[in-house]
Amino acid sequence: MHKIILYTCSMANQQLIKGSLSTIVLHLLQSAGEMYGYEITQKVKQLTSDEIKLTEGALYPTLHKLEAEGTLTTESRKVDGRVRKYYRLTEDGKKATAERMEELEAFLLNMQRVLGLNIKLSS
Amino acid sequence: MHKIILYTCSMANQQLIKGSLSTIVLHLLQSAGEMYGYEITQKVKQLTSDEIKLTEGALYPTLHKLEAEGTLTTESRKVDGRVRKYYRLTEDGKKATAERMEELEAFLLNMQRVLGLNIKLSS
DNA sequence: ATCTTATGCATAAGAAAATTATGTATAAAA
DNA sequence: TTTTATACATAATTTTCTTATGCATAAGAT
Repeated sequence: MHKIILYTCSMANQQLIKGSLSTIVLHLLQSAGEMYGYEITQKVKQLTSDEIKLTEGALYPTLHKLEAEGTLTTESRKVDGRVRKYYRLTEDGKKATAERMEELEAFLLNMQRVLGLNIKLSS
Repeated sequence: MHKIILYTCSMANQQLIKGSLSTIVLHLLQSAGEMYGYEITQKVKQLTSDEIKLTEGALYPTLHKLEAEGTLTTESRKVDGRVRKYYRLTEDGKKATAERMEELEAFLLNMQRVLGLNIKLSS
């Protein structure tokens, strides 16, 4: 009768991701070649030990926007009776991803300066 | 007649700051003891070589919210004919700041994992 | 057999947080 | 005396995320 849902997350951590979601998506696609939406959510979940959870309500609109911009292309395939929509970087998308990553590194460097943290980036 | 405005900024870098603005503000206040709004904008500008610009439209509502939450207290003083509103952490605010910093470090660690960056934090 | 969970997509309503554009006011510099 | 710098504030809009919901199939549990 009662459905008990446990929210075990790292909370406010979540809001820090604002603004970097698309960069994360682009980077994952660059690494993997192609991925489908659900796969992306699971990958992030796995990489962060459940600490960062991409919600579908945030992910799918982001993917659609990137596709509309010409950054991504899609291809739907039926696997095990279910349709998966695979995303892949376009040539423009590869350039965009490189730019985004540089921006992110610059941002992390600025965070270092502002917060007095000692962050060392390598690769 | 013509006013030429040069936008030299690092653009998208800007949107990465979303979500971490209040953490930045809290950290700066913790370091300095007290600061007024304009001073915060100039400090961030200086620390990041003009790369991150806190707009007043973002900063002031954030300060007001933190004050309403009991995280900050204010004191207005007239200096050189102009009123400055100094902000300072409350006791609760000091705890909140420590928590926020931990969250930020956890976030940076997660970014490392997701993006495959090698970030080393020290202090 | 049937109910739940996992997989997989999508969108709509609402909230949160930023940008952009104003507005007021004083002091200093051009 | 006009512009720039200092110093506060808010309103309208946009962006972006959360929450809620919907549909559908497969697999596992009861």
